[in-house]
Amino acid sequence: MDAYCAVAVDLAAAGTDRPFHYRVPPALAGRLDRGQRVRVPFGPRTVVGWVLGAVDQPDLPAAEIRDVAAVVDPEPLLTPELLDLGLWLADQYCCLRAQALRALVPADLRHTRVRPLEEDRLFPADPAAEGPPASRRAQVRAWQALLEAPGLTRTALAERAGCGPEAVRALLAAGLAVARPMAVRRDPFADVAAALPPEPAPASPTPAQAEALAAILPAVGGPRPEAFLLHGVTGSGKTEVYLRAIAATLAAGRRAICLVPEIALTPQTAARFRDRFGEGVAVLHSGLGEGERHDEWWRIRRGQVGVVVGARSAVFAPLPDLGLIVLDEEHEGTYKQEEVPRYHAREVALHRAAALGIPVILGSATPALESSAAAAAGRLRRLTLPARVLGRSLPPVRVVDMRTEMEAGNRSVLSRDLHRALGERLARREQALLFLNRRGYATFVLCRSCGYVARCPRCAVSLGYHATESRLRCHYCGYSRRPPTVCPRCGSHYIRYFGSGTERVEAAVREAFPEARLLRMDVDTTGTKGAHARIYGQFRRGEADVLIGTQMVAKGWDIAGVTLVGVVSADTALNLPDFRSAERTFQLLCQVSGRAGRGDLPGEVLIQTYNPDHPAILAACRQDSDAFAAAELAARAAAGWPPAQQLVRLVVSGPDGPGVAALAQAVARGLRGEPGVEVLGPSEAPLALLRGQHRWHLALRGARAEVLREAAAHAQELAARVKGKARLAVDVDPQSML
DNA sequence: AGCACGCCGACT
DNA sequence: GTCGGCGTGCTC
Repeated sequence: MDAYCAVAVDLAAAGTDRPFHYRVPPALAGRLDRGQRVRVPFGPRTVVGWVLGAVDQPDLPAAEIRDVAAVVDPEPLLTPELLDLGLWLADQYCCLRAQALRALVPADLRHTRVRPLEEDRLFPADPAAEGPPASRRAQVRAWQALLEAPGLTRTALAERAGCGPEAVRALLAAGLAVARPMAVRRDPFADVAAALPPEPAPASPTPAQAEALAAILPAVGGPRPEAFLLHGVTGSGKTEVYLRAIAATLAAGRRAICLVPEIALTPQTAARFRDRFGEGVAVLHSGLGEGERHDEWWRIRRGQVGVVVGARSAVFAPLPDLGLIVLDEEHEGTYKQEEVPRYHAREVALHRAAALGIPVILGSATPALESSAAAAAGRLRRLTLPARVLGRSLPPVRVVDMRTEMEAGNRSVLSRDLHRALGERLARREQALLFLNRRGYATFVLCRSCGYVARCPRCAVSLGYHATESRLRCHYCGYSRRPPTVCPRCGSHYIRYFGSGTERVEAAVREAFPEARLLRMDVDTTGTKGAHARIYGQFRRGEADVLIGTQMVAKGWDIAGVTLVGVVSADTALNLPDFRSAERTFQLLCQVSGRAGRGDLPGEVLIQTYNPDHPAILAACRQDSDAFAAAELAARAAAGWPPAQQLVRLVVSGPDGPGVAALAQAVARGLRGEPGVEVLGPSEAPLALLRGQHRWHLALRGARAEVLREAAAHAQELAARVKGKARLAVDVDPQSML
């Protein structure tokens, strides 16, 4: 009796998105596990595939079944647990199995073998040898160091011996020392950790932290795992709760994942984990080089680390004996992957934990409405940290009505109140943080004579002006050009710059306070590797008085010297055509407000806006996320938006506008009338042109996600039958409607 | 995804 | 008369 197995071929095509059966040749008998990669004959060629499992009875006559050709990885990349997670992903997010499985393994681990980094380690050629002549003092010290600590690198040996590199070279030249190349682990932390000040020793938990831990710790390794929502105001010490829960997980002989929104933006979080757990921490994020990622991934896969800290994709970390998943800042939009597979790391974490029977902790000062609703429904157990540590209070938040500034004739981006508050900080040598979620100098360039606006030729957006490089730039595709001096349409010279970005705020502060030391942090100033940590370090060490930045300054920062936070404009995020704009604005304002007054000095927050009565802004002033959640949940339910209803978004895009519109309309027609599915649209997407692709979208709305997913799958089949260059993308649980 | 097989225009 | 365009069909 032959043995057979089912294989998912690693081809991203709809036609091959089903299991294929193969015979397991005797040479491979017993060597194939679920999740293992194999090479299989497929038509005229050989392809890679994933073993899905054993099959008793193939679905074709035995004569038509071909043999598995070979095993690709002697050490399987995926465990059966992760294989199942990948299959769930494909199902949940309406993508091909090959696409989902690829997402579980970094690309560079799938293809070329990365050769391990090798470094020469020095050893004494003969420990009993006499050593160098006593007159060569430096060489003698190097020889002593070599005997005491064999196996160091050239530089480490020179450092230990207190000699220069030439003494070490002399030992090698004399044949006293030998160099042997040895594999080393690339340490992605080496540079970051050095740039940061040491973290304070862990304090004993506050009563609120202790209460939260009393609920969490029994679930760690216990028989009744739970999903927790840790709702703690900014500065209330959520990280300390995570660290202790992880320590308990390790003590129980299991391992943990801690997800952070974007690790490059929160170097201090990762550093804190390193301080607490040392070498047992692996870090995964997009900034890793190919070799670094390779080494970290295999350390994790082999169980050589206890804790993985990483961004979104770290939710797939192949840790054996996983015992806990933590999601910090669980409301963050960065947890949604915007390419296929379009998964949400929070949902993946909840599913993976449930499948493994382990606890999850979702932490936030401003929980996502989905999480608030889940807590209200009892699917998450809510734990609260209502106050800041060390008895520090939340800073008072005040709204500045920019309409009255206008009336008073103040046309600056700084209101009189913010100007005064900045002046006070400078006089007292305290620090200020100015936040604006727009980069560049101006957001659009307009001819005041004929109304011409400089637009991106490939995207339906206006071009922003960047003064530092003196160019117009598209913030979606990167297109750039020289700014016009004469209107290209009417020839007039009335070219003016409107809308303020961080560069203009920087210029305004410089003009108002020429003596102030300024730093700016946005995509434009953090392009080079390590720039983010450098600017953060400079500001934290007090080498600047004012830091002006975009969202990247809003999250997680803990700088004791900051006593003023100014939100230059709360309106930019508020007026986006997206049902989450109020929630986003509230969360952003709370997060950035939380940066003030974290040290011994009290803080103050000023929010400039043209909508001083908007509920999101009023709630942010009171930092009252429960009240905001209650009001916004009621509004969402009334309007039929998530989390009251489920949503699947379909985006049709392509180079030809009419073809795109036609396919969108055909899909909508095909789905209309399906029970349990309300079809919204189709209509042009708010970003109707992006990178030269015309875009239309429609939304499927209903009470049951699986019904919507079925309709979306139907739409995919329908779109595949329509020939043309237009493509359909399915986004289950979309986080943005642009 | 590839790579076959399969029927219509401009070249030796 | 042939070389070659890429349309659609199949892969255990």
